[in-house]
This record gives sequence, C-alpha cells and structure tokens, in this order.
Amino acid sequence: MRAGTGERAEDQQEPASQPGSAGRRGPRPAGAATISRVAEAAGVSRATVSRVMNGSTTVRPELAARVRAAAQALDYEPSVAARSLALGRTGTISLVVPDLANPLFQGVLRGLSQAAGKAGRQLLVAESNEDAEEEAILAIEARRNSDGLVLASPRAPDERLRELSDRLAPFVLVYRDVPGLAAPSLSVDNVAGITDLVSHLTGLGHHHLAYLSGPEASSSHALRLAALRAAAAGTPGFTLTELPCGSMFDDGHAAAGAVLECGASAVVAFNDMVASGALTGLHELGVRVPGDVSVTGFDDIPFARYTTPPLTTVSIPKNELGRQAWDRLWALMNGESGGYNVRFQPRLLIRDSTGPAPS
Amino acid sequence: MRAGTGERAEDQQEPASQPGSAGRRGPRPAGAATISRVAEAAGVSRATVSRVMNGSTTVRPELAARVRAAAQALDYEPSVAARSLALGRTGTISLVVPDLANPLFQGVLRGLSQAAGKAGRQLLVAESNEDAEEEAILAIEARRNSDGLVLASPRAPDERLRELSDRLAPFVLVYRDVPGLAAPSLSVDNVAGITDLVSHLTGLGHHHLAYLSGPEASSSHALRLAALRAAAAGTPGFTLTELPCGSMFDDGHAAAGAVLECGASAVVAFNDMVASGALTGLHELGVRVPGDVSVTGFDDIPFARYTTPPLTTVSIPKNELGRQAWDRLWALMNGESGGYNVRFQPRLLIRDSTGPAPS
DNA sequence: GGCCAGTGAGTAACCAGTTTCTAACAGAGC
DNA sequence: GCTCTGTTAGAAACTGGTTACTCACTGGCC
Repeated sequence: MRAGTGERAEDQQEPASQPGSAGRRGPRPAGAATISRVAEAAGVSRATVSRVMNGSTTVRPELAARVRAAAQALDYEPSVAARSLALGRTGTISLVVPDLANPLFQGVLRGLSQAAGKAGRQLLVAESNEDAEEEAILAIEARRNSDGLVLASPRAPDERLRELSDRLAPFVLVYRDVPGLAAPSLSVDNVAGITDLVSHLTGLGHHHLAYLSGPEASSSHALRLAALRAAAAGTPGFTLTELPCGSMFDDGHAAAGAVLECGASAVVAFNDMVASGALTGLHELGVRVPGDVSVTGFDDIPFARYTTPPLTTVSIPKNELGRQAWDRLWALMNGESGGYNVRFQPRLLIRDSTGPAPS
Repeated sequence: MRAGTGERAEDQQEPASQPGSAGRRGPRPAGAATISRVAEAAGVSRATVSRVMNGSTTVRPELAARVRAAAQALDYEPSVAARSLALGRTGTISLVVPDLANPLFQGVLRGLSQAAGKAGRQLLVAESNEDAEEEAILAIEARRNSDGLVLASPRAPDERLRELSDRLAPFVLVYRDVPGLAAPSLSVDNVAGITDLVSHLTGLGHHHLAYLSGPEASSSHALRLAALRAAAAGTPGFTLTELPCGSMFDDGHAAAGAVLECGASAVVAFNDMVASGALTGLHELGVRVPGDVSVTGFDDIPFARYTTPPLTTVSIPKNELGRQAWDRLWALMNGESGGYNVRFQPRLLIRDSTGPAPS
C-alpha cells in the first residue's frame, strides 16, 4: 500500500501554533472558562452553575437563564476531566480487538460505536495486533480510561482472562466463551455453523473436504477444526485434509495449489477472506468453482456477495454482537446482572461457490 | 446480516453484579487504592508517592523502593481522571470519521491507532454516519474528551470547518484540503489519480467513459468528477457519461444495467466498492471484463486484488495517512507547527480489469 | 401573629492527583 | 566551628467540577 507512493509538500500555511496555548499559568486550556468564572459572571455560586448545567429543576427559572447566558457569553464548556473525577465515571467505554483490519471486529466496532453513541457515550478503541499478552495489557489500560470494556480476545488463555476478570470488570467478552468467567460473553456457535456447512456439502455428494486452517492460537479456529474432525469421525467414508493456512486473503491465495494437490472436491476455509483468496488462486490455476471444486467461507463479510462466484458462507451477526455488547455492558455498569451468556446461531448462506461434487 | 439469525440463551451464570461496586461511599471504584492510602502505607507524603510514580529522580532509592512496594501491595493504579485534571491533558486523542464501514477510514483508523498506541496514547473513535452537521457536533464532543483530533469530514461545508477551527484545535484534517484553514491537512491528489486513470484508458483506445458517481455531498466525488470533466473537455472526440450511483457495493451492482445501456467502453467508478459491485453486475449480465468493457476503481482497498478480474485502480496510502496524521497532531500538541499541508500522490495500479477498447 | 413546611441557593467538603514553595539536614569549604 | 550549598521530602495550594448539609425566606394554616 505505501510502497512507492509519492508525497509532495505544498500549500505552505502560516505556522498555526495554537494561539492561546502558550500556558498562561494553569495547564492546557489557557483562557478557557471555568465554572468559577461563569459563577462570578452570573453572580451566583459554583453550585448553582453546576445545577443549571446538569438540568436540576431546583433553580429559579430566571436565575437559570442568567447562568445560561453567562455560560454562553464565556463559551463555557465543563471540564471533562474534573467532571470525571467528581463523578467517578468517565462517560467512555472501550473496545479492545486483535485486529482492526478484520471485518469481524469492524462489525462489532460499528455496532458498539453506534449503540454507545446513541447513549451519549464515547468509545475508546485499542488494537492488540494479535498478541496474546498485549491483549491483556491493552485491556487493562483501556479499562482504566473508561467505565467498561468490550473485549475480543481470541488469543489470551482462558486462565489469564479469569485472573484478569476483577481488574477488567465491568466487561463483556465477544466471539468467545470462557467457562467460569464472571462476565457475560457473546459468542457464535461455531459448531453449528460448521455442521450446517458440512451437511450442505455432503448433501451435494462431497466426501473429501480440505480445511484451510486459521491461525493456530485462534479460539474460533480451534472450535471450527474440532467440529470438522467430529463430523469427519462421525461419517463413514469421509476424508478431511487439514491444510495450514492463515486468516488473510493472501493466505488463501497461496493455499490454492495445495488444495488442488490434495484432491479434495470441496474446501472449507477458515473465513471469508481466506475463501476469497482461494477462489482467486483456484481461478488462476484454471480450476472451475463450483464445477471442479466447491468453496465455502465463514463470517459473511460484506464482500462475500461480490466474489466470483458469490461465496457460500455462514453468516454471523457482527453488528448485532456490538449492539448487544453495549446492552450487556450498560446493564453491568448499572449494577445489574449482565444477563445470560448468549451464543448466536449462525445462518448458512448458500450462494454459487458450492455445487454438486464432480462425478 | 441480522435477518433471521437465531439467538439462544444458555450457560446461565451467577448474577455477577460486580462484587465491590455497591458504592461504599465515594463513587465507583469502591475499594480502590488511592495515592493517600499508598502514602500512608509507605509512611511518606502524597507528594513523594507522586514523584516515585512519575519516575522523579529526587527521591532516595531506598524510599522509592518502599513506595513501590506499598503501591504493589495495594494494587495501586493512579486515577486517570485525577491525573487528567491536575495535568490538564488526557493522554487521549480522537478520530472522527463519517463511516466506519468504509475501508478508506478503516485504513486511517489503523494507522492512527498504531502510531498513537506506540506513543502510549489512547484513541477515541466516533462515527458521524455521513451527516454533515453530526460531523461537526461529534468532532467538538470528541475533542473535549481528548487532547487532539483527527477529522475526516467529507460532508461539512468549508465555512463550517473554518468557524469551528478554534474549538477543535489542535487538529488535523484528512482526505480533504480546506483553503484558509488553520490546521494541517493530509489529502490525496484526486486530480492526478483521475488523470492517470484517463490516460491509461485513452491509451487503450477508449473514447467513451461512464463515471459511476459517488455521493453528492462527498468532496472526493466533487474533485474526481471535476477532473473527469476537465479531461473530457480537453480531449476531442471524448465522451463522458455521468451515471448517478453511490459509494457501496450495492450501488455499483445496481448500476451495471445503466452502464451497458449508455454504450461506454470503459467505466470509471467512484471507488473500489462501486467498481467491484459493477464487476459482479456486469458479469451477471454476460458482459466480459475487460473484453467488452473495462472497469476501474479508486482507493485500492485490500479486496481489489481479489475481484474477478483483479481491479485496475488508484492506490492511496490509507495507513500512511493515519500515521502521518499522528505525527502532525503530536507536533501541534507540543506547540510546534503542524508542518505543511501534504497532498499524497496516488499510484496507478494496472491489473486485469482494463484492456484495449473493443474494435 | 406565630409556627411549620417547603423551596431555592450558598458553604464547604469532597474527588485524586501534581507541583510550587519551603524547610530540614548533610557535607564541603574556610 | 560556622556558613554556604545542594539534596530530599513534606505542607499546602491547585486542577474544575459535584453534592451533602445548612440556612434564609416564603407562604399556608391555625
């Protein structure tokens, strides 16, 4: 993406060092109005200004108007930091994900961002770069800066999450279900998804499946693989070939040759990106999909409808996960129970990348 | 995405109302250690604890060790809110974008998140849902909760941004260049991108181009359209057909019929998503790409390499924009000049969706 | 007219840190 | 031995809000 991209400076502008920022005395805001200045201007106490700003009804309307006028005249905006300190909450929640480039987490981010925004809450985002310990550290750090946390942590060991649970609370776990964890989790039924996929493929006459593996440490990968192995073990005359792969387009693209070699008639890819890469790779090798080989994905990313051919996949409600994460977190922050754990049932979407096994 | 997705409650867990949260006296943290408690435990003053926590060297090593031990024993973590108040800064910066589903902004988000993370800063994210006035309001709100702002605001009028400039500073504008704005901007040379695209296509013998328009209010769309019109006006025997479209996959998909009707031999789509949708739509109509019609995109989203055929497009350094936005903002926050405005030169990527005009 | 309840607004005590100013003390120099 | 200087750590002021408590004043009721 960056390689070779030229860059050119132009449009020189005046230095633009912020006018009032040269630290009069206190720290940053310099000339910013404080509640005291507003109180003085309106001839009332700070308490009254505070009451007016927070919509308390115990202030005489006429006085309230005077305060509002003073605030307006001074461009007064309450200090968020001072408010947080006094109130003991920040008005912010945070989201920690392993990878912002992954549509799976982008979906949660969107859903959460919109739900939190509607409730007037700010959203802090941190990316752990797929590193298990980083996930934990960032989660703690993000949590300290907010009132609650939504954590997508596919790498960190169950035990680590359990021991962190106190410092992270209130928090909600997504795309994962850790037994014995004192936090609600919103997960996806990977087993059901894989089972649906396998029935669909065996129904089409496929007996030899290749699985393009996800990242070793991924908990979703582990569940999907286990479900596939179980299905294979439970069906006589069924062969499962496991091919190491990854989670990105390129991984799937690079695996196309191995797919061809192993002789499978259908490919179950770890996710849609891998499937989509494999589709392109197979196309380049002259393999027809679904004529020669069927291909399936997982997740139903927005792009899955626009691959050639459109991808048969398993749809999971990414935005909905984000929205519900907000609901749960909100409940938790109010001291209520976060409710039950929820496992979303994915939905099989049959498109054109799967067809009858070649005879 | 959500339609029909089943949901099932299971794994009932204990109520999990946070153990210590029932408000002992102060607000939230309940039993959390404060600097006073640590000071008391270590037998020193709060000032000394503060100095130790901030790595001041003016504390006797032996004393410092005692303080650290006490802090450790009490699980002490400084209050972010109190620190923000005293210091006058939050350690957070914010990003406001119109649409988190758009790969363009996802790229900036990633680049910014990583750069800010490396510097130990938190990142606040807000999404304006493509609404011009919402952009402004969210920007103010986000800015109040942080020390600086990166703003992607393709909708808000120039004038509105100029009048807001004081309240938003320090801030950096991305994907846009507003004349006279006292803030550095990082933009992309849309004109150069379109010019490259047009030369490429005319070089292949295309004389009739269809432009699949972006959203009316988008400043990128305006610039790209203007560049196309200029190119058309400057080239004899050149026809430009403008087709209303949009910015998403579906818009491009829906426009395929119109493309066919208008008789153009090449399609310049507003962006890669539109191009990709158009590709699928044309394929469904039995049109060969690039045999019958050539198609180009803009942005080079990760997916563009995996369409069928791979998409000829213009690459813009999305992550790099995020990284540089951080650098500029950092400079600004330190009272330095934010430097020159930068206009990135996009790079033409010729893939397989363009070919010679049919004769 | 006096008592009581209710209302509106001020006082002051918080929230949890940072930092300036000051003082105690130790060691060096004369 | 005394003064001067440098180091270390504490006292207290400060960041900008919120809120429990208190009190003055008003009106209703007897």
